[in-house]
Amino acid sequence: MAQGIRRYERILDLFDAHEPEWTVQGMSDALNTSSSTLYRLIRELVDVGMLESTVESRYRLGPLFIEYYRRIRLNDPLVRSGGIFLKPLMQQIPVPAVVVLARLYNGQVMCVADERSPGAQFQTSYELGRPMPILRGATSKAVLSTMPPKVAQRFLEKKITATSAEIAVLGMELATIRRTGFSETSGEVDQGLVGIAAPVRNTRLGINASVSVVIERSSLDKEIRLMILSALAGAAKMIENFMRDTTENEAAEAN
Amino acid sequence: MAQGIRRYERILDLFDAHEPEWTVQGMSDALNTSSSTLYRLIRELVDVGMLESTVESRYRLGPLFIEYYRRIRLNDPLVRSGGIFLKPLMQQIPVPAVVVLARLYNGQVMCVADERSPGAQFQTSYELGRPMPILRGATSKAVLSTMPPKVAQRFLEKKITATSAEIAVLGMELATIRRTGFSETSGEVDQGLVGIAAPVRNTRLGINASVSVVIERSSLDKEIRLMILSALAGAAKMIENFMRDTTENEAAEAN
DNA sequence: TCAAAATTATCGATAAATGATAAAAATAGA
DNA sequence: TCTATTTTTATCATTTATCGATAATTTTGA
Repeated sequence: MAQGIRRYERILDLFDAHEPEWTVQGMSDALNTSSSTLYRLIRELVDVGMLESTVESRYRLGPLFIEYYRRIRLNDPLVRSGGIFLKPLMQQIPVPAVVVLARLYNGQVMCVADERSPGAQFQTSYELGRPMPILRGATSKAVLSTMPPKVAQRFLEKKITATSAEIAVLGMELATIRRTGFSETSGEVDQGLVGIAAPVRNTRLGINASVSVVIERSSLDKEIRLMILSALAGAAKMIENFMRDTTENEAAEAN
Repeated sequence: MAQGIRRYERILDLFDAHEPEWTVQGMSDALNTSSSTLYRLIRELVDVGMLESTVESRYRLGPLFIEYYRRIRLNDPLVRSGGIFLKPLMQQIPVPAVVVLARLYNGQVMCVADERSPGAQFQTSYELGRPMPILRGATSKAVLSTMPPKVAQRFLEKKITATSAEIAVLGMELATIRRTGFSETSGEVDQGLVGIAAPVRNTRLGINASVSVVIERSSLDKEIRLMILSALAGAAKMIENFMRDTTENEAAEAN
């Protein structure tokens, strides 16, 4: 049926936030695969640490993902720059804020690093590691704006199957983001919250990303907005420079 | 050569903290596998997000691991309890401290959640997601102490290939930990640092873990130690209760 | 623009995956 | 503790995928 790594991916995909535990019988039903085969695949996944068995013949995700998350944090240029520059950015915002570094992933936009100011009580949807729709929100739009217009259009048509009306409206919006250097939306993702985002890109690395600030709408006024825009522009620049520099150094080392 | 998921694991394993980028040629040399085959496997890994390609025909780990780390944080009973109980534990320690929740993983001990008090400047080896040796340090020994003596002995002989002298000494130490309920070591892992750990277990879930406090040796005195022991005992209890309760509830829901 | 390098496609021989069934092990209940 | 039930592993013939050499194509860098 499925082949290659898809056999394993199908299994792992079942274990999402809503269904964290599965029995072999349940997987067999969900995947239309004999439990004979599943037992073999599951054993392999358990052996490498991607799954682990628990009581009552249930399985859940295994600790390997924590180990590999560390490897990403230590090595990925975008995630590393988040660890360095997000906290200073957060500290420049004079109101309670969540700052987010997000990137294109699988036709969606996913936060790969974040920072929350101590006073920020509100919940935000762009949580670390959570894929989000690409058509809504300043964070996502700023990511889209990093693609060349034609590439973005083809991407939206093929991967997102957006309607031509949506694409036309969005195209104008993206042009504005490219011109002004930032994107701002209010209540598009979370009610009562405002997102302000700046594009982050590295064509050499093929990185399409954005850095953004999320605050409560009631905190926002003209002065605050100017401070946020200035801080964002600086952070985006720093992150781009950091990625360029570190990867150039690494490439040099590897030679 | 390799079969099943091992084909993919061999590739991913190359991307550790020290060698975050690989070329196909490099992988071909390291794994003794034709680049024809590797290109196919790599493409599959890229498609699911476990790898991604970057400039100059290099590959690095992909963002899937961030997505699955989130799933673990949301669902794994041990990691979740860390998110809840580690901060209060840290706040009970009157000196700069790092608190660590660690578990058995692949014959080693790995931190799966941690918390650092604002004043703690020192570096600790038990970083989130980093496998550590099982024979040294209070954190590891407390984990070992959660296994029944005979199981621990067989485990040490087979998986760790420890010498019989090591096992004998360790056996006494583990007996003491089981009796007193905690483990303390000084400088065994990081020079100048002291680790104090309490066992955490859940036989139903097959969880062997520990919760520990790491402080500078110079911070430690009798009074501080008593406070730490008391806080640790409470935290360990809370974590065990939480895991028992949440998994019982989930099992009930699933029926 | 062009040469070199990287990546993908092709394909026959080989090796592995599948799933039905049986055997074994683990678990829960009396 | 013993037993019945469920879960997990092992076996095996058939089907299917994988391997790697080679060729074709695409991308990259000068």
